[in-house]
Amino acid sequence: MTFLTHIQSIIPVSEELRDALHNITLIKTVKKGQLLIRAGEYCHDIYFVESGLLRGFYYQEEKEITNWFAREGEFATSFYAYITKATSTETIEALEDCELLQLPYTNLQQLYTRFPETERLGRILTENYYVKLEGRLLGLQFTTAKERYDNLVKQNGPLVLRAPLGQIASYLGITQETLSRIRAKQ
Amino acid sequence: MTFLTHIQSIIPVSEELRDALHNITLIKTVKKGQLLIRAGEYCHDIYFVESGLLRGFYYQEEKEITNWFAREGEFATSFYAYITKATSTETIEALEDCELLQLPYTNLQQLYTRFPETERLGRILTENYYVKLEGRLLGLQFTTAKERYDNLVKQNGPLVLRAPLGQIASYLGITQETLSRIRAKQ
DNA sequence: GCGGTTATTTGACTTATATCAAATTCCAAT
DNA sequence: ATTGGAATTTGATATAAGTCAAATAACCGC
Repeated sequence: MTFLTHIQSIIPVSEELRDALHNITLIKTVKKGQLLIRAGEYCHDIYFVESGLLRGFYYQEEKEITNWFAREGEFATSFYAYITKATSTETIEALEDCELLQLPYTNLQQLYTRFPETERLGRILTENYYVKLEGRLLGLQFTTAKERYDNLVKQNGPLVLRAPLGQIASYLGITQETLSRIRAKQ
Repeated sequence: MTFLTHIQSIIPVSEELRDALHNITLIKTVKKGQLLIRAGEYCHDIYFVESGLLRGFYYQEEKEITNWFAREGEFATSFYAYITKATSTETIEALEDCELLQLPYTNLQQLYTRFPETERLGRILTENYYVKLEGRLLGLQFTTAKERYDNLVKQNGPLVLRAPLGQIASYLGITQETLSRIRAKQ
């Protein structure tokens, strides 16, 4: 799924807008293990994942807590830091070699001004992410660790094979020992 | 905090836009205990709370789970249902007598089209709600029941006095017995 | 392929919070 | 003020998941 296809599924893209989108984005390739943003830095960019897998995590008393995964066709950024212009508490790491499109903040703001229809794009993307997040919150609050894992597998099957156990466990809000035991019982 | 003041703190409001905002919103007063949307219905409106207190909740095995509270100066809707046009799983209830501004979906869509700068408004409001929700998710995942309650009191002090214990407990993801015990220890 | 690091599994024990049940307090309508 | 029902508190017990520690297993660079 390319960037343009993804955008076109949300708003109509004119010739002009297509050129603009092309001009304001940068192609970025990163190797497995590389960091895109470190905790404490400012977050100037949104990334669109063309291929590969990223994760966002932060430190909670020495431990890494994975906050999200982003696969092909998804956007990734330290959302809070990007929106509020505060320093990021998150670190973003490539879990695999990735091909990314980088969308710098100032370019995006110019895009919003020059093509007001892209405000809609921003709004709809944010709405979609909100709805997803809300679903996750409810799951966290009212399902057992096993149910959460089963749901993740159902919705995100292959992801489970691509990311290490400890990262998936912290994403689900459980320890890796607990996740290991859940897996052991089939 | 009036609706207009709130909007003006986010985007500049022209004479024209102000009139439009006035024309597309309806004043609605509801009495304590009244329901604005029931689970299973479609959600056609966003409400802005001029005064009073609302909550959104849904049923989880016979029990009511409070999903959010909305006070003066905040927006309220069954977000998922409003965005996706699916039927709502949430019920919205007035916890106090309320004065609301009602913003019907079709009117809002027309506003977006007629005043493209309002797309920015929609985007920014959604972004803000996303950031809030993310904070809540992290809290839920990595703090104890007591810490979550203390944070709620810190951030939302008076709310705690306005809503009944059971509703606050389910919002925090704990049972009312646990919340009662937390309160008992100061 | 070998050695060393890192990730995962397994075990024993602890703890926060849930559950079920009963007692008490609060409050609104008469 | 009195009363009945709801909300809250308190108590006893159960349980899911955490913690700490050690044993395996998987992976990576040489």
